[in-house]
Amino acid sequence: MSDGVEWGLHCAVLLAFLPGGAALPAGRLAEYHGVPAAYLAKHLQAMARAGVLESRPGAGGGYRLARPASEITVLDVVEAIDGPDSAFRCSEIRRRGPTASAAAEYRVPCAVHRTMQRADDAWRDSLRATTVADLTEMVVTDASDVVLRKGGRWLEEVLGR
Amino acid sequence: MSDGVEWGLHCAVLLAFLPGGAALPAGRLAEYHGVPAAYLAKHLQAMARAGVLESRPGAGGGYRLARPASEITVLDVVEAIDGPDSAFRCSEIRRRGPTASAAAEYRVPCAVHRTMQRADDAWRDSLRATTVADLTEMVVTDASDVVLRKGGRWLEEVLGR
DNA sequence: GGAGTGATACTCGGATATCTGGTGTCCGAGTTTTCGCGG
DNA sequence: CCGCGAAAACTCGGACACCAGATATCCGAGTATCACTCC
Repeated sequence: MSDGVEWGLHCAVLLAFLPGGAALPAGRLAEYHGVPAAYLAKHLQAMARAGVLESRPGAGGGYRLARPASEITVLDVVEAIDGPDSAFRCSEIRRRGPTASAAAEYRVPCAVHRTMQRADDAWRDSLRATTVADLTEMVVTDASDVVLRKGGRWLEEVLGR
Repeated sequence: MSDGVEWGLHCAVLLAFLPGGAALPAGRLAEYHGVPAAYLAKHLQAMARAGVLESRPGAGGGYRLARPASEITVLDVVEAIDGPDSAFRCSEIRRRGPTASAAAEYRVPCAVHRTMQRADDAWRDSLRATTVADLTEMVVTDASDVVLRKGGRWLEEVLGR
C-alpha cells in the first residue's frame, strides 16, 4: 500500500482540528508532517478529486475537509488515494490452459475470487466503521499534553498570520 | 497484491485433488493454468519454504500439499507468497516535523496505525476462515460437468505416465 | 474616506524524471529413475 | 531371473535481467489579496 495513505489520513485529522472554514495549504501540511511538499500535494489533489477535500486557490487558500469529519470515513480517504480497486485482481486463470471451455461454462465467479472478495469486503467494512472524527478523538485521548500543546501552538501561529 | 497469490491458490486447489502422496512438477502446474512455468516455480518455492507445500526433486518428483487440505488456510498461502507483513506500514509520521517530541511521549501506537491494523486483522481473519479443502468443495459445486470432466481427464493422463 | 484598479504574491493542478519492487527468465546442484550388464 | 551400477533424464533451487507503478519534483494557470490611486 502506498505511503500516501498514511499521509492523507494524518492530514485529514489535522484539518479536522481547523476552526470554521479555515484552510491549510499543502506546504504547511507537509511542513507539519515533515514530508516532501510536492509529493504530498499529489495525494491531496487525489483527495480533492474524490470529494474528500475542498481546495481553494490563491492567497489564504489551501485545503479543508469537504464534509464534517464525522461524515468522512477512513475508507473514503484510502480509496481516494489508493483507488477503489480491490487489492486482489482475478485474472480468470481457470479459463486458461488445456481445460479451458466455452465462456458459458463459467457462470459463477471462481471460488478463489469470491474468497478474496469476501476478505476485501471485511477489510473495507472495518475501514468504513471509523471516521476521521473518531480518529481525532483517539488522538486527543492518546496524545500527551506536551504534544497536544505543541500542535495547538503551531496551528495558532500558522492561522494567525 | 501479487498475481502469484492467485496462481498459488489455484495450484493448491489442484494439488488437493491429487490422490495419495502423488506430486505434480511445476511445469505441469504451469501448463494446466496457462502461466509461465519459470515464474510460477518461484512462487511454488516460496510456498515450500513456508511449509505449505512439500517438494520432491528428481524424476517423478514435484510439489504436493504438506498437510491435509483442510489444515491449510487461504491465509497460509497468501502469507507464503506475499509475505507476512501488513499492507499498511506505519512510518511514525507523527514524530516528525515541528511538533516532534521525546520518544517517551508516544507510548501508544498512533490512532491511524491502530485503525489500519484492525482492518488488516479483519482481512486476515476472513482469509483464515477458509481452507483449501473448502475451496475444492466450492469448485466441485460450482464448476460445470464439462470443466470437471476435462480436469479429471487431464489429471489421469498426466499421472498415468 | 471610499471605491476602483492594477500589480503582486500565493495557491492549486497537471506534466515530467527517478527508483524500488514485482515480473519474467535462465542455468547449475541434486535426486530418482531406468536401462544395461553381469552373475 | 535377480542384483548391481552407471548413465541419463528430470526436478527443484537460487542467481540474473526487465518493466510497471510508486516516489519525488518542477513549472505554468488561475485566484484572492493588497497597496495605490483617484474621486
